[in-house]
Amino acid sequence: MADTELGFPNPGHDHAQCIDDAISAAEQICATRRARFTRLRRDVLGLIWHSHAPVGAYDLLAMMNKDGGRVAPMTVYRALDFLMEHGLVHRIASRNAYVGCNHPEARHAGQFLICRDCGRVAEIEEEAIQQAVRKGAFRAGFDVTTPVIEIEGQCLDCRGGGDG
Amino acid sequence: MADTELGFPNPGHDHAQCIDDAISAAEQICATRRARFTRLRRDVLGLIWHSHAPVGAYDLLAMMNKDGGRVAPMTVYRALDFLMEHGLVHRIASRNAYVGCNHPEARHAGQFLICRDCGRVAEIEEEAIQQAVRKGAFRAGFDVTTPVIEIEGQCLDCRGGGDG
DNA sequence: AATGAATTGTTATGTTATAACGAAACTGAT
DNA sequence: ATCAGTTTCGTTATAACATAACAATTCATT
Repeated sequence: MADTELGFPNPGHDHAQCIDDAISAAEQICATRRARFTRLRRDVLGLIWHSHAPVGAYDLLAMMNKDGGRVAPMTVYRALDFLMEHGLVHRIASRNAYVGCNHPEARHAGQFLICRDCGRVAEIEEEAIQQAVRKGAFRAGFDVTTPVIEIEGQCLDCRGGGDG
Repeated sequence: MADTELGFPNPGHDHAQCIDDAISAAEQICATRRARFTRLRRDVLGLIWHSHAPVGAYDLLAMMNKDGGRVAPMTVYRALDFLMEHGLVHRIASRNAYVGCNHPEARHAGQFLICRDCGRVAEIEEEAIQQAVRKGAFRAGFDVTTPVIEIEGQCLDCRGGGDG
C-alpha cells in the first residue's frame, strides 16, 4: 500500500502529493454526487491537509485570514460541515479538531491513532475492533450507530523506533 | 450483578441508591488515598449522579447556583478535575460532558455506550475491544496510552425492545 | 497559635461552536 | 436572458466550553 494509506506516513514523504490526492479525490466524489466543491471548500480542505495532524477550526480561520482575509468562523464551520458530510474530513472529538480522510470514497466509521508527541493522526480500519464493539454493545442490548474511537499514544517515529 | 453495574440501568431502578453508592464509594476511595472529599466535591459528584446521562460543566454550575449560589465555572472545573483524577467520573469527549463512574475502585479506560435518544451512558468493559485496539495499534507501530471509545447508538429501552 | 500546603473565591479571558438573517451565486425552466 | 427556487456565503451577535492568574480561606501538623 502507499505511504499515506494506512498508518502514519513516512516523515520524508511527498506531502504535496497527499494534498493533491485529497483534492482530486474530493473533486471526483463531489462531481459524482452533484455536490458543489466550491473554491472556499477546496481551500479549507487544502488547509486541513496542511499536515497530518488535526487542525482546529480557528486555526483554519487564522490561516485563511493570514494575508488580510476577512473570513468569519461561521464560514469555516460551514465548509467543515460540508466536508464532513461527504466524508472528506473527520472530526477528532477528543481534540476538537479536524483531519483529512485519505480514503473518502467509502463511508466508514474511523478509528484514529493520535500521537501525543507529533500530533499526527493515522486512520486505521480494524475489522476486529468493529466486531468487538458491536459484540460488546449487543451484550448490553445496544444498537450501534456511530462509534467514536480515538486512541492516544505514541507513534513509531516519535518513539525513535524507526530507521531514522 | 446489580442494576447499575453493567449496561443500562433498569428504568424503574432506585436511583437514590445509585447516588448513595457513588458517594459512599468515593468516600472510601478518598479516605484510602488521603484525598480530601470536601463538601464541594461531594456536591458536584452528587449532581453528576443526578442522572445516568452525562452532564455539562455549565449544567452543573446552573444546578449549584439554582437557589442563589454564586459558584464560578472555575470551581466546578476544579471539582471535576479532582473527581476525574480519582476515577470517580469520566469525561465524555464527544459530548463535552461528564458522567459518574460506577466502578471507580480500579483504574480503567472506559468504553461508553451513549444513547442518542435518552442520552444515558453505560460503561462497558470488553476485553476484546481492548485487545483489538492494541492489536490494530501495534500493526501501525503505535504505542497506546489512552483509548477513547464512545459508541453512540440506541439503548434497549429506547428501542422499546425490553419488557416495558 | 504558627506554619506550610491544599482548597476555594474571584476576575478576567481564551477557545470552540451555533443562531439568525440578508446578499450573492448558481441551477434549471421558460 | 430572465425569472424563480435553491444553495452558498457574508455578517453580526451570542452561546457553550474551558483555563489563567492571583488572593483569600481552610486544613493538617507542629
